[in-house]
Amino acid sequence: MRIATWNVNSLKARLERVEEWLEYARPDVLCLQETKLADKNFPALAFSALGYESVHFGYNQWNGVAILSKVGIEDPANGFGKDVEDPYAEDARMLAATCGGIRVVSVYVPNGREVPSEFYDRKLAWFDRLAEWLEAHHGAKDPVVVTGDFNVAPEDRDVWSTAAFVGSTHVTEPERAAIKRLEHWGLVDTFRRMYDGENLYSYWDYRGGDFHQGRGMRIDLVLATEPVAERVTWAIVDRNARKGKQPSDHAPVVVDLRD
DNA sequence: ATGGTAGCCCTGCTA
Repeated sequence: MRIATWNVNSLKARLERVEEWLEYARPDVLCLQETKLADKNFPALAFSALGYESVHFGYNQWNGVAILSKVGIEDPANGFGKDVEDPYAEDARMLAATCGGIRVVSVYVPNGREVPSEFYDRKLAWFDRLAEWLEAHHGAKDPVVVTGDFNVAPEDRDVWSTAAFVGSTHVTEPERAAIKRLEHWGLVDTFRRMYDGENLYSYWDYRGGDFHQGRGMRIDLVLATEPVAERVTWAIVDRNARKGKQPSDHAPVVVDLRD
């Protein structure tokens, strides 16, 4: 089973490339972030034509998350639950569904903008709600994958230059502690377990030729509970998808599981 | 030079 995640930075602008990539990479499950669509505009038919069922959660032209699957999509659910105050309640940033026996969660963690700021505080609060939601609804022995754009580089080796990010979001101790909390609960950074090196980035700013200069960050993660993580046989960032005409600023991250 | 680009969809906001 092949699971992938991709922040597409507008599905409207990127549909052709996503279709091409699906035919090329043939994931069983693809989690999308930043579709920038309302549900009524989600191109479910285009994915259906390629053999994918899909669910989407989006209010408007900002954020928005989706899950595509060739192995079934059961019990779709979005958000943290009706009794939980979402610090980004106006946004669509979390969608779960059961695909091929795995509870798959597509997340688009708030960016945080600046440190300090109200947005940064709400990013950290959003992480707390995510951890509480996991703790309340799942156990570490359940097959769960939480994947998407976390907008955090978990370690220094996950950024091209630590000096360039002093005082910025994505690398602060509280943000990294939020990832650690998820790991402490039982999620494994599957990609990092496979590969130890640097330069394993999944995101490069559009500006300044950052991609071609190698100035990236690893912020798109595939976190999995041990029953899933132990099945991982292979993982890759498909950097070719960051090249060519009208690329997203993120590349897809792909993880293969043995049956 | 407090920069740069891309996508939202109209002009400034978000990333």
